[in-house]
Amino acid sequence: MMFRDFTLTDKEREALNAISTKIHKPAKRRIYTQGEAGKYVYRIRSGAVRLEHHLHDGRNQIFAFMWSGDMFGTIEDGVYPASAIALVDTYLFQIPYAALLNLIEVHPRIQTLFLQQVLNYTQAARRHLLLATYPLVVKRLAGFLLECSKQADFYDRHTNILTLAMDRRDIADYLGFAVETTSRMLKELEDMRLIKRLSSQRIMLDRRKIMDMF
Amino acid sequence: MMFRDFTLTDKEREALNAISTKIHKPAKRRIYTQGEAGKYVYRIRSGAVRLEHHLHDGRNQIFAFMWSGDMFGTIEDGVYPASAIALVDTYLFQIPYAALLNLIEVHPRIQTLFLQQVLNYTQAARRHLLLATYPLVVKRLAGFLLECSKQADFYDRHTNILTLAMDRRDIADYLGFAVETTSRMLKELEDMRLIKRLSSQRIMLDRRKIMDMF
DNA sequence: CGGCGAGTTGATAGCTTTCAAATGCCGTGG
DNA sequence: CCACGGCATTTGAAAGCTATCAACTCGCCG
Repeated sequence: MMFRDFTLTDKEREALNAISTKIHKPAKRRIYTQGEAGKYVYRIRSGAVRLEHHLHDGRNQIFAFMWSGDMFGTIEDGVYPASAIALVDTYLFQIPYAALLNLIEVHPRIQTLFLQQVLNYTQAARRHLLLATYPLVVKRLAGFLLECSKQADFYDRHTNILTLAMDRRDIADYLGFAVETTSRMLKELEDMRLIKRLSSQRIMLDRRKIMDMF
Repeated sequence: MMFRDFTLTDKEREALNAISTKIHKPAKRRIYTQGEAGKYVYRIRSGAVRLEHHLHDGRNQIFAFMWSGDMFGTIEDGVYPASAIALVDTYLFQIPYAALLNLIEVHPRIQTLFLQQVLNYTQAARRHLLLATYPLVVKRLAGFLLECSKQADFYDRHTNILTLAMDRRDIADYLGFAVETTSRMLKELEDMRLIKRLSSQRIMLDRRKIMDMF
């Protein structure tokens, strides 16, 4: 990445906070809808969000899961190209585009923060595409669990327990297969002793063994 | 997009040209290789390029096709995450990262050009994911042909003739199916009278009918 | 206790891959 | 100019994988 060591100064951070509003969304609450005029960009303070695109044929493609520290809300032709929905209880910064563009005139380095975020997103999108196109769905799911285990808020490195913020349908919509397939492949991974389902949302991972699949 | 009306001033453009080298790559020539230390970013003057990622299991995933005006060569952890290969005879600007980062200090607006390019890429990546995850491969291919027809250099709006810069394998690697499937689905589209194959690289499109699929 | 939604499981149908072989295309060398 | 070789493309048949549809279980909450 071009600007990996970049951080804002206190002054720049203050200026950004001054135009931001702290908002809260409970689980499953919609933040904005695809096609809506885009007025705000968001930064996650805590929680998790999914970005999804509804297609004519009824398919619902999830583009990304966003985590603490991530920004989202880019617009295309003035409107949001995807809907944003809170997966769990989520706290956000809401930043108006109009004020942000003015602020960048004064503090150009704030733009670098956005470039950095967008570059992060392109990396995530690359990994997502790789996952979603693995010929065998069991490999898609295995890779997905590894991705999730990178989120410190949802994975305990000591107990190896992953807490899934999303349900089976979200996973299926992210990886491009049917809901039932999520269950079947979780069972297959469990039979192979790569994971252990403690409850429907809590899964113990054997990251070593899972990585050996790749 | 945030900065759709953005253009450089003459002075900024000159400064950028001053650190750029014009280079040429014949068809099928490699520009850089995945894993290589990333020293340059590129802008296409004319031609076309594919960005591909080679996986352990032998699969070759194509992330994007890049066209005239597009920039590529982003790095992750100092190295290129994908290989870049010219599809046809291609002319490029080669811009050293070191000089570019210095130049941005002097002309901050040049960074906006990159932000704009990266945002363009995220849009393309979104459309790519949608295409590559359609449950029916014939729909993937149909959507792909529509995407290609947006490139004025390769699509004649009057005759409706599309010239494919890539071969069957490239298409398969981009859309996530087997090479043979490319042929079979082209035949299926031809049987449905949505396209007409003039030669292996030249295809007449009925864009109206193809769009009706979606 | 009952009811609802999420998750799981089973059987079959449908689609795509794989493997194999044929055909077409094009540049090279005789 | 033609024959040949190599590569890209196309076609065929069978095997493999996943979606679909239906039924069932589980957990949670009124």
